[in-house]
Amino acid sequence: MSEYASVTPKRERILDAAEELFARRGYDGVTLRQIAQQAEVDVALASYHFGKKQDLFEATFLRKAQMLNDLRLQSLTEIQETKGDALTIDDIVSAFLRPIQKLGLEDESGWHHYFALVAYVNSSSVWGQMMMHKHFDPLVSRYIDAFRKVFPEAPLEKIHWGYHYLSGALTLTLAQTGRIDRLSDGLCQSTDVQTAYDLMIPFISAGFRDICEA
Amino acid sequence: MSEYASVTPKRERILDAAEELFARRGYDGVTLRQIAQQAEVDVALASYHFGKKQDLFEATFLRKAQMLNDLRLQSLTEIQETKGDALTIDDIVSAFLRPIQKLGLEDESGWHHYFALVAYVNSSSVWGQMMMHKHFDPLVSRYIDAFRKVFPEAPLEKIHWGYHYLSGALTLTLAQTGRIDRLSDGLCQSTDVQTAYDLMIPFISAGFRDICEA
DNA sequence: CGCGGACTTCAACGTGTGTTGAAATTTTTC
DNA sequence: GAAAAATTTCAACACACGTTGAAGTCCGCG
Repeated sequence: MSEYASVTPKRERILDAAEELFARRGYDGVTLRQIAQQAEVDVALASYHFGKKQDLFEATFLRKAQMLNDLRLQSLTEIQETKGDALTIDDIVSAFLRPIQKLGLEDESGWHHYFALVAYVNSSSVWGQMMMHKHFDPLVSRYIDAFRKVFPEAPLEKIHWGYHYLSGALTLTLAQTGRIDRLSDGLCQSTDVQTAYDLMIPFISAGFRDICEA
Repeated sequence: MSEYASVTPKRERILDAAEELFARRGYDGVTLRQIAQQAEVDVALASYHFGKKQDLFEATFLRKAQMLNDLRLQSLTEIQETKGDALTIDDIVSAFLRPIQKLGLEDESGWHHYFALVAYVNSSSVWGQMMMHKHFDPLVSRYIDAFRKVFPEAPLEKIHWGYHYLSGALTLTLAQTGRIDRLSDGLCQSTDVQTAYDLMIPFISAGFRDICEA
């Protein structure tokens, strides 16, 4: 930790701290002083680098958004090129989720908190409207198009609702609230990324098939 | 509005205001003064009736929790008695969602905000753990049991994850963030409760069948 | 009417907030 | 190595927060 503190630039350390705290307690549940303390940095430095608190929040959200989008886009085009016209709904859902699963598995500290932040933003009326629309919807539209190709007969409305359910299931998974742990009395774990996504892919795909076919 | 203010007891008015504001902006995003202002009441009155801010939040959450639980339980036992051993997964999911759909349809102002509050609590790491477990999990366990009867061969783990996806899809729907409106360019609407649940039932049921059957 | 208890207001408290401008320090540039 | 620029600290600001205790008001019961 002292190693980390001395090596990582302070600007980055602020973003790391902000990411974790905003994800856990939400925008209003965190003070700049708490962020500064966790980053081992003076309070005023956050304002120097990022301006207002809102701007810090947006910067935190944006830092990894593009990277995630790129991975997901790459994941989609890859499977599209490989499978061509034989593309199935499972392929698309899988492409959508795999990057998150992979990042969530390989590196506990790096992306874990960011995913919870995305979950927070996505289910917030305040931030969700603006930030998700601006920074994620372009990519999501690509996936919507892919869905349409798999179900050319289905009304677009149904595809959108299907994605909505997928988004909801994913969001709650990303949030890792620990509720499934309690409810299942320890049988299932929020942190069990592998199982969460392995089951989610067939579950959601079957849902799509059911409402979009015939 | 002036009618409302003069007729409804102030204690209830505080809860109404708290429900709406907490649902929209979260616990930390709302001040007691904002709640008091919306309720057309003095700030100190909230403390007089409910004590600390946390207690007001909990009181707001609890006010309608029992009624919702009762409706959902009734909905389940009703279908169980009607259908007996012929019970299907669609029946259970339907029983779980119908009360919410019905309440959401018939009265815009009464339950609408409360559902968003439940969504907030459910996706919050801070409140979700404690309050959902304490006040909703007993009922949910009844539904889990019902799911098990429909899929006696399925490992319990899969049923729990299935419910988790259902819970996620439902939560995002309850939150009514307006994202689907933007993403679909107005084709779908967050407030379209009818469609949201009519499609959700077959979607989720198909998901369950896929991962829980053989 | 008048007493007692519940309800409501008022004013104020200590505390912590985001933000800022100037000073101090480090890093870069020539 | 001095000058300039970027970074970091320090101290403080004005303001809003949750909460409280005392004063005031309402209302039913005798």
